[in-house]
Amino acid sequence: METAPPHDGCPVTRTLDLIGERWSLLIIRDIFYGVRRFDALQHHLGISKKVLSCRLARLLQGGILKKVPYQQKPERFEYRLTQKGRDLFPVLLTMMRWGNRWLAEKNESHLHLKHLGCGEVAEPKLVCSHCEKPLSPASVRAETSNSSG
Amino acid sequence: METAPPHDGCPVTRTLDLIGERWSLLIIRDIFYGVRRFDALQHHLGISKKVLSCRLARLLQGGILKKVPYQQKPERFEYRLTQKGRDLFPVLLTMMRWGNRWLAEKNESHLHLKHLGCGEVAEPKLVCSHCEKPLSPASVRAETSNSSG
DNA sequence: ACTGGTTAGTCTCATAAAAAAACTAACAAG
DNA sequence: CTTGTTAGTTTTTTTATGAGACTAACCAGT
Repeated sequence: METAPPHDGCPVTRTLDLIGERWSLLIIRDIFYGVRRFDALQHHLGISKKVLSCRLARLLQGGILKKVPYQQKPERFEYRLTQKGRDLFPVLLTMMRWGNRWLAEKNESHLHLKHLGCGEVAEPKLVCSHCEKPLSPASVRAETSNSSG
Repeated sequence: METAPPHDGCPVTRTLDLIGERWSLLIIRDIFYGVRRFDALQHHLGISKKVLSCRLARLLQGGILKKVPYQQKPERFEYRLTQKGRDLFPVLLTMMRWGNRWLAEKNESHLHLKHLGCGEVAEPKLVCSHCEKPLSPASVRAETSNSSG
């Protein structure tokens, strides 16, 4: 990768505009964990209620979360991931792998993922969906395609 | 994934503590693109100099970037990724894929990656490094291992 | 010697965002 | 009619960000 495509319109820029604020990805991670209610999120994350309510509103508006009622009188609901939100799983997984590889501290408990398919600890690996070979910075070139004008 | 491991010490939390601030990942992306100098970064990103200099200092201190001189008199250097930094490539790739899938706008140019290995547009896919099968939220369970006390 | 240009910042100040904590609201149990 | 639960909003204080002026080391031109 040697030429720099524009910053605006880059899918990474757009992604971070939506989920790049402080706490957003941690909220999404917690919902993957099954922490789905306002109070539970607030306590598990140690986030202020105001910021939590702002972030949830943004993620709802962005189509990443949806509200699902779990009781009436008073009406209460929990936050669930949409398909769009669930599709952020690879982002969290690659961050988790990176954190485990580069930021893990000795003498501390270690969070890892067990792959239920094969029973092993899953080391996520990125491959090309066409040829199934690993993707590295050197093996890939960024290209801009004009889909119309 | 149904139980919630602790927030502190989670590799995602640790990762975001280091690279989760506004601009950090965009700086790293730009350096992948080959934008390596202070001025070039500042102009390409449209970031304030103060914030850029704070972020670069943090990424240097975190071992993600290193300074490499490219001239003397006056001494000038550029910012390069260390191995630790280069290893963030999958994070950017999964974000790029997500942005392309969910945030791309019609009638706009589209940034994609060409895989030089097979010549196709690379759709990055996450697989288990053991069995090579795709990793989904349902096929994986978070587990905490105590590496000592 | 003086002016302007390049690169890489720092400093200052106005505005925006976040943390902490008090307050609201709808209901249920005792 | 008081306490508890859940889901917030409001207010105040602290911190971060953005815009822009300024510094500093050098070079090239006149």
